[in-house]
Amino acid sequence: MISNKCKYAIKALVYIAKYDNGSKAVMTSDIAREQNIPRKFLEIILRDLRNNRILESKRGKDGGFRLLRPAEDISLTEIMRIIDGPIAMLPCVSLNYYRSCDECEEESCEIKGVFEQVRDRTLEVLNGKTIKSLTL
Amino acid sequence: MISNKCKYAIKALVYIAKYDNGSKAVMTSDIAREQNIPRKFLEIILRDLRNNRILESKRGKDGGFRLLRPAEDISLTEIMRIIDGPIAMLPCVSLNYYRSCDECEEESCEIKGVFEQVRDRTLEVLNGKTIKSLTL
DNA sequence: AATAAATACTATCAAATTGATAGGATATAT
DNA sequence: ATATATCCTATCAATTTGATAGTATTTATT
Repeated sequence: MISNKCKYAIKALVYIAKYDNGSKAVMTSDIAREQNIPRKFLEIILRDLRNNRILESKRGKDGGFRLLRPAEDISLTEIMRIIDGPIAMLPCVSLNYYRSCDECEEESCEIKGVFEQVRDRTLEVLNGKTIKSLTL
Repeated sequence: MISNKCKYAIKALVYIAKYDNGSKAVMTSDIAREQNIPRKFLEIILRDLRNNRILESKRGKDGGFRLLRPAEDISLTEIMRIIDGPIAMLPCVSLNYYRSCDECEEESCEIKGVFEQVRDRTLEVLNGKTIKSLTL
């Protein structure tokens, strides 16, 4: 399962992509209201996305958030990795968050292969999806 | 990520499938030693698998565990669902642990479709794998 | 300069989950 | 009887999850 936080992040980005018309930035409170996301929690998430160079923010009146890149250049995997960390089901098959398992030698691990396959099939789907493709 | 508990469960079952020769049941302590799994933690896991009718146990001297069914009839998905619960990435696309999301109407959810695809690709891999196929 | 309105930041928190450990009860083969 | 295995209950520390509260800072407008 992905976390609520990650689900909120994706939905917020899709909302921003949809309503960022160039003139006005998208406000936290609008996203929170429209997408039923707790506002203060959403603040943390959006700040997190800004710190990871997905969003830019503008403070003060008429402030809000904008995508830092075109929506078609933001993949779902990138967001999921920022918010939740590894996508793989085992640390030892993670491409971006690799860790070896303490208890086993990888060469002789019986289950590593299966979870590599799961990882590859999963990434085939997720790598193809962008914030843009979700707004359509 | 699957939990350590789930990883241990799968490895233990593969070990049991490999060393259950019909005459002697497989002991917790042997599995724990050979697979580097904390023994007391493994006890809980094996009891859990027994309560879910994956294993049968024999107490006392020469006791231990055996598969209740042939290894080729125990799928990876079944074990993962027993130990970790849902396999899907969103509650609203889970086949066995469905829950609706509080914050959105499913009909208009922008992200549900993607995670249905991930679920299907994941299950394509996992449904085909059994404890037997992992011992080979 | 004052004000309203937005994000930024820090701190905190409760509940659930994870990953175990400890110790005694019970069953069984010898 | 005894040794040895599972069974059961309780407990625990650390981490993660999902948030909330309150204040500081920035900015547009009047």
